[in-house]
Amino acid sequence: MAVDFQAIIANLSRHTEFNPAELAQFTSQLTWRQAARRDCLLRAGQPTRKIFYGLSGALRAFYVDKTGRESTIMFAVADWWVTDMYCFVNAQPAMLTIEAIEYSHYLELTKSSLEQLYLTVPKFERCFRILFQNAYTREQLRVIENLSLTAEERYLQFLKKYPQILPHVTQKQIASYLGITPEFLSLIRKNQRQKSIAQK
Amino acid sequence: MAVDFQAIIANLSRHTEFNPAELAQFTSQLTWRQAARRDCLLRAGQPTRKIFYGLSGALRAFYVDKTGRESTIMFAVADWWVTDMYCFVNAQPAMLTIEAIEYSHYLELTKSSLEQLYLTVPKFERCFRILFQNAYTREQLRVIENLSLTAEERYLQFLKKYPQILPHVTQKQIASYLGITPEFLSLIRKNQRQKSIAQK
DNA sequence: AGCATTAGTTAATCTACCTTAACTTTTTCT
DNA sequence: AGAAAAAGTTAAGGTAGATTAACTAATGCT
Repeated sequence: MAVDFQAIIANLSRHTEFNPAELAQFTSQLTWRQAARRDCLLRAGQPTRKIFYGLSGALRAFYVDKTGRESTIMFAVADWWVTDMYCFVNAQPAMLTIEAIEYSHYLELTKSSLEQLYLTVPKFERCFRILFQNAYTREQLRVIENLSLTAEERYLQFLKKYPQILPHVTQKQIASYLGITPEFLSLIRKNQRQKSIAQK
Repeated sequence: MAVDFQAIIANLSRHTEFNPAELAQFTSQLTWRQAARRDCLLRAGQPTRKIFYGLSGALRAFYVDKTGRESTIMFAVADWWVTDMYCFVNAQPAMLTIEAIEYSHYLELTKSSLEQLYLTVPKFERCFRILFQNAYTREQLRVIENLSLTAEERYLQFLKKYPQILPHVTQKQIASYLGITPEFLSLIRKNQRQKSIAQK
């Protein structure tokens, strides 16, 4: 089985230069997997030992509250890393569920492999420092938007920021990312349509 | 001026072991400063070249939207790092303002010093990788809470998670962190008081 | 291909939280 | 210490977004 690591290698190499031996050591730790629609990569309550990298299709990480309501934390299409990072880092049972939205390919890396890589190839520290830095600033922007924008503005931001995600997700899933009901998103879209007609 | 670097050294050493030379190199890049109440460490629109580390007192990072409403992004009491990280990392004019809530001491580190440190002492990559990892997971938890909890539940979480911040901040500032009005927080607190009386 | 499930729409009613405003209490600054 | 500013409280009225429900359209599954 010749797995194509080009995408993940290109992703890492955006931040740090690795030599072939280092890359080989990295890729030797990856497991290539596929998931059918609705397959779970991680289930709330289970140990969080792996981090995932999307190759094709789309994954969704979500939280289910005590009343059963889902909040989508992130979508991961090709070239996105995803896991329940809090529980991964702190070795706790997952709070999030990660599910394939559609038939997907992805790579899997265990926590112990990653920790090994940090120690044997310190450049991975730099690489992941930058990944975490980006992840942090992205979440911080989301907090700002959640605090300061209306649902409609958040929806428009989402369309603008994540056009590559749109073809993979339903409105219901977008609504649960924005923190609103699908019914209300439907209303927002109706209003948008009327505004765009009025423009003409 | 003999500045006390014990606190920041202890903070770094939680994640990585440094030798005295490395620590000296680090501390040589720090500037010790004090700020009076309402002094700005960073002003929206200005270059974001510095990261701050609280020693005493309390700092507040907030966003002001187009209507003039403030959203508090974070508080930084002793031993917290703070800056407008998105703009710091991407070398953009600040979106956030960082202000001293009360008379405070803090340390300042420039972006270029930090980048120099990453290159000359790679252990700092590890150290900041862990700091960013923690910052990311903290923000992600906040996103989950903002999406899935009511204002009252968020308030109770805040009290529980950040008891060390409470003595430094007003209710108005807490409200702007939670994304509600001070009037509504006042109502929540009134309801809480009545519940705690009913308990007896 | 066709049935069952799920997604999306629309509308009426409801509620968590906002706005405004008038007031009291606390804090800050000189 | 005392005036001025800011923080906090209370209450009436308003609005963004939730809930429920009934329906239509699209999609997935055998």
